[in-house]
Amino acid sequence: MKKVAELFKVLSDVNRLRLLMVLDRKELCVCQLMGIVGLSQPLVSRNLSILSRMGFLEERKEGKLKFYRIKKDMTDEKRAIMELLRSALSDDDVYLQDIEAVQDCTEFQKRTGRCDMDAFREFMRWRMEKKSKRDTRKEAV
Amino acid sequence: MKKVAELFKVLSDVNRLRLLMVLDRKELCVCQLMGIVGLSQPLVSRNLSILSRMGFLEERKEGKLKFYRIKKDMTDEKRAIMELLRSALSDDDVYLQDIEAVQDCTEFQKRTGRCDMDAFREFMRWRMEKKSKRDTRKEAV
DNA sequence: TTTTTATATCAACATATGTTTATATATTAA
DNA sequence: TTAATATATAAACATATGTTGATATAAAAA
Repeated sequence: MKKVAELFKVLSDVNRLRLLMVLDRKELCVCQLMGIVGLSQPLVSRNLSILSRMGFLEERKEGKLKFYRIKKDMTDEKRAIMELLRSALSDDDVYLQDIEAVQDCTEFQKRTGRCDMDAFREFMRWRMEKKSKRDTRKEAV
Repeated sequence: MKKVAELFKVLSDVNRLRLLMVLDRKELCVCQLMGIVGLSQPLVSRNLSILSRMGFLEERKEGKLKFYRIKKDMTDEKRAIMELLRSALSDDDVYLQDIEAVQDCTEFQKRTGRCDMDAFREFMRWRMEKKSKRDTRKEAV
């Protein structure tokens, strides 16, 4: 019973839900995740380790970078929770924004070929620009 | 996203999970629940109101007694969670003990015809006796 | 009415949790 | 080797949460 309660406690934090759902789209490293969800490095790192410890994620190291992804062989219980989250959040504002950020991050990386802390800061600026461009286009209509 | 996190937060407490699963067996009033889960009246009351506010329970008043039961028309989301809980806890020690206590409570009530705070105290004593009898029988084997 | 009783709520306290800043670890490059 | 960098962890702080004991409310009985 206690284990089930702890499982739910891990899922009771918005930042962890965001990271989990973003990783549900694709494998990402810590600095990419920072750029996508816009949280501090220690906060991202801490919540990833909590999700990982609970058995939602698996980790992979590649040089200095550490990649996280959804665990392949999850418990049936956890798989059911993932399904639940996908359907409950499919039209959630925060979720949709985060998913768009994943797309942007992928494009940004293809374009620049960089994956480091400075790149993430530039990525944030790039996103802001893209957003303001879209907003002015909308205003023109 | 925040609402989903709050939903999980409600389920991240062992006492609330116990009350929810006990009520999944049958409708019960606050004093019966006190006897079954062995928690203080304010604690039972508070957690019932939290579960109720989140949309898991519905309430019914009968004189001085207040009965709680699983809500009939739950969200699909919550129905899925209930299914998850049933399967995750089906062989859980605390759950099985609680379910046995529900049975005992029903029998006790049939026998005594009482449902009040004193009855619950006697019920606790009755359960202890029953348990010690079973234990001595086991020792004899 | 007053008294009793079941439930709800409040105040106080202790513990747990999320967040930030600073620091440690580990890997690569110089 | 040292310097730089990505990630992890620790200390400190504020906030949130669970729990208890006391009290309020509401219904029934005397």
